[in-house]
Amino acid sequence: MSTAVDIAGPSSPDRAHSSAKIPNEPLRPSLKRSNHPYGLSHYISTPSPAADVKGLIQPSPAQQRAAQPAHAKPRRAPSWPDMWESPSGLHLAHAAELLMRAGLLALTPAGDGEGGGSGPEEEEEDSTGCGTDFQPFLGAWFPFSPTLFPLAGFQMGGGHWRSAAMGAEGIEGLVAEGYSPGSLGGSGGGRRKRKRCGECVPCRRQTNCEQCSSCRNRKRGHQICKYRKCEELKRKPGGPGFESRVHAHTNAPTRCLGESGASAGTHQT
DNA sequence: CTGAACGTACGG
DNA sequence: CCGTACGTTCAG
Repeated sequence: MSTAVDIAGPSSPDRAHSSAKIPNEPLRPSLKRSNHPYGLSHYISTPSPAADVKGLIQPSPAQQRAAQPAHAKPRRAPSWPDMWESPSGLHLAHAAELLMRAGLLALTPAGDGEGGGSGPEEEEEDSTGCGTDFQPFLGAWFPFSPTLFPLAGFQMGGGHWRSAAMGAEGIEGLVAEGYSPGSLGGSGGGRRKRKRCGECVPCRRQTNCEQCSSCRNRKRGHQICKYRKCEELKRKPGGPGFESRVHAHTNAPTRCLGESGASAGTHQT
């Protein structure tokens, strides 16, 4: 039925080099067998800016290291170029690099997208030295980098990226597990924590980059690696995309979500 | 608006 | 009890 499947990398060497336990598993059994209807080639359309991009993605890893301050500042540490830290910057950078590689891959479709394993793009991270197992997600990263769409000529079907990272199954899992009434405590009790959907690309990542602000600042920031931050959690409950996804499901506890959003949505103005 | 810091829910 | 990470608040 479904087309090729491959975004999480069939053979992702679970090298969770994170300092601690990382939910390698998709949080949910059904997620493990999550099959993505799109293969890498599906996202790769025009490997053009590959070369140009390469120039941008060379911030000299060594410099980054050297530039690393003694993180003694209590606040605001303008260490190395923020552009490599900011979510957008990160994505852009990585996406750019990936794009480059993607271009190569696109030109030389190895096998059936079965992770290929036929290339130097296995573990050897580079440029930012930040990545770890981005290759497996190669195709899936683009959908999250709006900046990259025009760059690579990507297109989001109907403007909904979810199709890329999560199929109907994913949504189901998301709604069924991550947002179960019990988890959300919909009854306006205390602010319940949402859980990672385990389906989105970030969730599928198994390694912390150890380079992003979140990783470097984990002790104080208490945040998960920016690369691993669940796409769903990034969105505010009740957001536009959120709603769409929920509606896409009949079993979707829209009400719960709505309620949750009502409480959490109230932010300062 | 974005990112950092903090409080604390949550799971082992 | 401890570590991780989500949600909120604050500063730039």
